[in-house]
Amino acid sequence: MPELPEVETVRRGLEKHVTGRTVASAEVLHPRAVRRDPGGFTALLPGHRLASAQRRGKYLWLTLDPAEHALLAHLGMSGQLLVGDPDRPVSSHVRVRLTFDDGGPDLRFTDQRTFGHLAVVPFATVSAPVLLPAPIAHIAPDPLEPAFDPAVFAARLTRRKTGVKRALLDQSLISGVGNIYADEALWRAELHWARATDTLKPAEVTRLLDAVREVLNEALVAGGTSFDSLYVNVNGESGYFDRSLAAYGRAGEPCPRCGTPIRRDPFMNRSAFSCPGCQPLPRGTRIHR
DNA sequence: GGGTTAACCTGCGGGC
DNA sequence: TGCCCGCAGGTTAACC
Repeated sequence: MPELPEVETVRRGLEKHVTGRTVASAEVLHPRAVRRDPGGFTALLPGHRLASAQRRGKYLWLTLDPAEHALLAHLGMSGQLLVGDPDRPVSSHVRVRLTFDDGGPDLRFTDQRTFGHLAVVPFATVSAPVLLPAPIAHIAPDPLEPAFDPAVFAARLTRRKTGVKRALLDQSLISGVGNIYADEALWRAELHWARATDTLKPAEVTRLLDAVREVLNEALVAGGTSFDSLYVNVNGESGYFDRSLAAYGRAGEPCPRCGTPIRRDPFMNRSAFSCPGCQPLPRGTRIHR
């Protein structure tokens, strides 16, 4: 699933293959793909040059020139942005197609499960220090961007009364982390997913944040190695990083650190993977699934 | 107002 | 063989 490293890989691909080009046409093949568009998706884009590709957390956007609007994208769980020969067949999962006035490769938003979306939106009026598209003004900085303040994160995290994994998945607290990298970071930091946020010691918060950054950076390096020139995303899944996963999806397999079998717990209608040996839950912890 | 849950959606794999 | 069900998961509206 696309989390920060996958989205950053896509952003870099767009920066290389799409920025500087002018949109000729925008075609919506499935209305759900633009369900969050305030209106005028197909009318606003043609004639605009795509000036830059930016990202915060799992959202990315192309700034339109003139710079009053952005083409905002979220890949959801299965979204891909593919650049290729405009004459190639249009597969059944293509939801939106953009062509360019240079007649070169087109851009296709492909999304099997339709959780992703595109929208042409204005920028938020107040969102210093970064100019953000209005619909994502509430999304917190991600841990790899300069605007991220570890002290602010630590204070907000420990003020909460919930479990630490729930907090990591809350994009208004810290963005870019999804189910896979949350489990991996917690494993590295040796913290149980249900650990109460208001009991975390400063050293544990630091350990957690270091682990989050480490796992995101490692995945980013892995994502950066395996996409070819005209294929913007890797594959919309996390396959390339599979071999590096210590806990996620490894129920029953020995923990790489202590050998205890990894355990799967139901959590928020999905799963949490952890090692009962080195990620123990303090006695009496209230479990927020 | 913070915390939590259900709904959205499709393909795949397991069980019968 | 084919059907049914559970599972995968990010965001947000709606609830408590």
